[in-house]
Amino acid sequence: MRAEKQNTATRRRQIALAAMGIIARQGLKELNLSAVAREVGLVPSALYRHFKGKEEILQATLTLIRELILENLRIVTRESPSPLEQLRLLMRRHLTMIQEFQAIPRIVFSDEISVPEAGGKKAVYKIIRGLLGQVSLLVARGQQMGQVKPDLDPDTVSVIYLGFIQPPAILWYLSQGNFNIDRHMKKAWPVFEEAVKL
Amino acid sequence: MRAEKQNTATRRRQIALAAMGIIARQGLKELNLSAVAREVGLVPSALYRHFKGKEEILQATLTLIRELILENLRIVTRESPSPLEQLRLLMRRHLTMIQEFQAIPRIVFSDEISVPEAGGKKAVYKIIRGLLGQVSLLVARGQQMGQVKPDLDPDTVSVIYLGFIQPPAILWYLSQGNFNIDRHMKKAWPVFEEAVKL
DNA sequence: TATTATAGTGAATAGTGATTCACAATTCAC
DNA sequence: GTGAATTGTGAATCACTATTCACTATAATA
Repeated sequence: MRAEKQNTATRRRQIALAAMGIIARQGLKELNLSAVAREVGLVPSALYRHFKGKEEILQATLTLIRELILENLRIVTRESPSPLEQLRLLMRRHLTMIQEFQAIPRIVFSDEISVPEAGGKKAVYKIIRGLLGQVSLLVARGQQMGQVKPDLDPDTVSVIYLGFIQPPAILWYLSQGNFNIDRHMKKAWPVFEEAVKL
Repeated sequence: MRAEKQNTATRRRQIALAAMGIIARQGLKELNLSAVAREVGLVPSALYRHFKGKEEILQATLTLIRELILENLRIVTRESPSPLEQLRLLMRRHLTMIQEFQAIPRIVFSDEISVPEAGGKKAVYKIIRGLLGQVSLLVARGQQMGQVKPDLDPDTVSVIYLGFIQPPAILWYLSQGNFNIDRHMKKAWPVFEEAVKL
């Protein structure tokens, strides 16, 4: 039977989400257009009505990820006025996001998106740089407010901060959910605070 | 012309190394048996004399990586008697290793090796767990020697330690060598020491 | 309502790449 | 040196998958 007609905007979103789901569940290698189309309830050739090709679909998932990250940033700055607290909240949000979208680490570290021209590896780098930049700003603000040691370099701290998020996420995903992120963070976060708090 | 006959042991090593080289230079997607065979100076079908198939070649690269990591551990315990110093040396070794074998992050995060049965994801997890276990031991030893804060949980510290290594490595590789690891580490390492040193 | 742009379909194409196999050369054991 | 085991070769196969295209149904618009 024939799929109900939908406008390109919603289809694009559906397709990108379907791709992320498949990557999360089966991995990038198993990501083929048939599977994506099936998940959306379309026929492979229909995807070409909405995307130029597979490559562009991958790009779309990247865009989705960037939006999720930016969304997280916006939310935490609204939830608390304290930079340090914002960082803690952001950490929590990131970890739940990665647990929900297991596709993220796979996409970030894949080389399938590494087309030199349009971006690929560079695009991923830009996203992470953007996140690091925002964290830097939070750290600097923390210094202005007397919460954070003034002798620390905000950029360095931002990378260290990333280091408190990444390994737990990766261990969790490699262990297929066995690594206990919450328990780890309960012990690890105080170490971070201790290291940066004035 | 015909390639000189070599025994399987050396061929296996050559093939695994060739695979790693290609992954480092072109990525996992570009890793096909023709390319591997060409690099070794063989014909694709010849690879089947030494490996059961592509999957097994990937596994072999994993084994190679594990050996490199264990080698690093052995060396640093020989180079210094101080656990904290050993950790610093190990960090340096790891970063240079990753710079030399860019294939490592790609292999570790790929899903091509994720065969539920023989290991795959589990195999990678085991390697990292092994590394973390060793680091834990170093931390515990540091506590016994009065170098490290006794209230810290060694396992937690080992994950934090990993967090000081991973992000720089990843940023370096995503930025195609632009991110300055040494400069970052010069600032970041004191933060780690400060956090764990008694 | 008639026309047109938009979205969906199924079949065909075409390239790629892993794997198999019968055969040839080389090395090893005896 | 002779036969067996090992390693290398090239052609053939086989599956998979991205992409194209002519055609059809549906929604939008005038």
